[in-house]
Amino acid sequence: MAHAHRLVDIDEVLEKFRTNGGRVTAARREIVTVVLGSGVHEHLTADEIGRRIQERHPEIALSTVYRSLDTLAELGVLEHVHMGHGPAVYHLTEERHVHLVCRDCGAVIEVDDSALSALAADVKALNGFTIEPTHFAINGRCADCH
Amino acid sequence: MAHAHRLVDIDEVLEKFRTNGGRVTAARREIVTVVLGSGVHEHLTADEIGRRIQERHPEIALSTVYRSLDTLAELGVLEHVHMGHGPAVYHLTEERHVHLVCRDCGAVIEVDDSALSALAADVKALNGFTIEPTHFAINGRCADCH
DNA sequence: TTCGATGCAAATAGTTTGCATTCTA
DNA sequence: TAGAATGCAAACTATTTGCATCGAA
Repeated sequence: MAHAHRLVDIDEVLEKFRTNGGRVTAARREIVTVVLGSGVHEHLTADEIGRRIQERHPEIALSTVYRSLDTLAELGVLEHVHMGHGPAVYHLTEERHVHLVCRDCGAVIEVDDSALSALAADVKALNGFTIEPTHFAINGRCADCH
Repeated sequence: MAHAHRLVDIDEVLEKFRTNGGRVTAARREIVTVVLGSGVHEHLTADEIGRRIQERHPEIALSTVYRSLDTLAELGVLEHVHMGHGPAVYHLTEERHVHLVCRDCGAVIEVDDSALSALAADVKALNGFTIEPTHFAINGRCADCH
């Protein structure tokens, strides 16, 4: 088995383009293939996705990659996360986590949303603010960097 | 009284430049004056600091502002925070908080570090990770944007 | 045959850097 | 007067946009 079982099917995603008034193009097929074909925790940047595609299809422009990723986000298929300075990374919506990023070595620890539920409740009660800690990573220092 | 009581004194900061092998220049005097003279919760960007300085001293370059802010960070006087997309904002080290930023209206709520101490302890115990939630803001939605 | 998507190049925002020149200590 | 700091312009990174062209439905 080349890849683990995927909850999201390529053809299903391509069909979403069509049912939303869009079109299925060669570029979009490639982009979806790369994104769904990447490891679950790979955290690819737009640039990395572009480079993988360009290995086989050098004519596909990075701006097309950005535009398709935006559209896929609108369709609810994926989202991006800011891991710190530097480029955003993309992941499937269903693989949403909170990211702890070590400021020294850059290591990323993924924790479940629910780990922050007590904090979320506190903040909500005190400030009326609903935290969404998945869009920006939480910085700090990992066990190895102490 | 034009300004609230300041815990940090301009001359004291300028002296820090000297005691660290550096020099006190006209540009640095201006930059420190603007930063310490700004409201406690103003969250100025480098660009805004630059514009305030240039009202009186148009010859002072933005790159000098960035370099001086970097040096002031090394001296422990200030730090920058990423509030979301867009430019970083600068604040005195002693005015460090966690920032909750509303993804819809951009409102910023400042909460004390200690509000996250229970979460910090949990994350530490589970992952060996020490969170430093002051360098990147925590995103979400404020009470008004629900 | 329409009009959504693409490729390319240029624009943008925020920040950093190279280098000759200036000025503090 | 040594060398730290500056001003200016150019480079840089990540991303977006304008526009003529292409191609899916």
